[in-house]
Amino acid sequence: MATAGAQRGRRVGRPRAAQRPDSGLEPRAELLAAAAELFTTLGYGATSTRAVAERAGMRQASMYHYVSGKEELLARLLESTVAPSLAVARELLADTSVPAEDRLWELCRGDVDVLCGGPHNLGGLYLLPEVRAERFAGFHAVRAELKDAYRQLIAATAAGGALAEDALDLRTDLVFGLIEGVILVHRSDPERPVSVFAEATADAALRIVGV
Amino acid sequence: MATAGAQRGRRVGRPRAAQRPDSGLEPRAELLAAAAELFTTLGYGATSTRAVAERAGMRQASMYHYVSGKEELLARLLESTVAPSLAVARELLADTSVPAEDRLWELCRGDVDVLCGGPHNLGGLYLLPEVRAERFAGFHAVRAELKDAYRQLIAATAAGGALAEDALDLRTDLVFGLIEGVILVHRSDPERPVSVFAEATADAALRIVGV
DNA sequence: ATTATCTATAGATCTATAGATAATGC
DNA sequence: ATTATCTATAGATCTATAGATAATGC
Repeated sequence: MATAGAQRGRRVGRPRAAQRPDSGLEPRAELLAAAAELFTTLGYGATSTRAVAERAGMRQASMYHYVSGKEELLARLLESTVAPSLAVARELLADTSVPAEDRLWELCRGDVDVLCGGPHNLGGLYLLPEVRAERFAGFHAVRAELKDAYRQLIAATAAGGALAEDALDLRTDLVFGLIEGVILVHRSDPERPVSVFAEATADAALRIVGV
Repeated sequence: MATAGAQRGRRVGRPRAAQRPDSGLEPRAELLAAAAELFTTLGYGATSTRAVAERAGMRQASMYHYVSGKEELLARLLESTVAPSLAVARELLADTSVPAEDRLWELCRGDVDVLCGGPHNLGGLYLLPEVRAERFAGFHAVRAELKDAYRQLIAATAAGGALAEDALDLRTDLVFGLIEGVILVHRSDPERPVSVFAEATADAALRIVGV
């Protein structure tokens, strides 16, 4: 009945040198949370494996019991940020019973909500320059699929249907830029409720498209 | 009559070990250009002093003849990106003979134009997580002044004048987010003429404000 | 016996400095 | 003499591995 780690002080293996207040997370999840915080605040290149491990309550070498290195941490975090948005996007694309304008609004709102709503500013991870490296090509493919969902929904609106290809690309870039930028700006005023911010961003996106 | 460096092969000092095609820039400017390219593409933490120096055509140690280290390079680059925008912002704030809507449009257009227009995506430097560190406080103060100029111009528009304080903050964040995000998105499609992109962004910003 | 952790460390960086060197300038 | 560069390197990292250790499980 007991989940792993739920019962304190009864775990297999050598005890940790420095106990941390129990976050309730399993070690791997705690490493990911630590990496998320450090990557978004310090940057990827500036974060050492030691810093990640110690924030997760273990010594630097112990990290390698759970992950192959820093790169894996970043790759997993990137996946975890884009996966929920993409799932929403696919549903919205399929649901043609709802007007495209409403579906676009919902995609924007949900995207901002998820990406600003987490404990750390995970949305900011997209924007790390290091992420452009070849080895994250898998993530970029998924990201491109999300962007294409935006494009399709914009094209399906009344205002978007009239646009030529390159004008549609431009609108898509503006909306996508708004979403990404707003996620960045959010960190400068994290007091404001995310839901308010997300809805205001979705409104703004529709105004950009021309609804 | 001759500017420094203009006459090839006649410079004082030990010759370089590896000549590079003459960019026409002086060594310090070439270091800054190299740093701009590497910081924006690889990230700050992931860029070594060796990489910067060698891209600028000199050995790693020679860099220290011109700058005190990586931090100074980043600080100078940040200043160079925000200074022109801020100069424009101050002029526009003072020029009350022009409608606020037009001045806001021009500020947005100019900002995107300058930040996407350079040889590298200097605008992306704002967004490096490392820049949030304490030591760049001076840059953040200037950046905050620019953001306040946006806020004042938005407040001066017909639509903005009716807003309560927190609603005005929200609009400002949306517009500022759009500008920053759009600069990021630009790098994914650098073929499009910057002027077209800058004007479309300014249009979008006004639609967000509600003109 | 298995597991999760630890300590220790090799090898690869990276930064910043010391001191040598090869030009021009006087 | 002055200058811009070089080579060399000390000292401080950082990553990833090897092997020891201290729990539980059987």
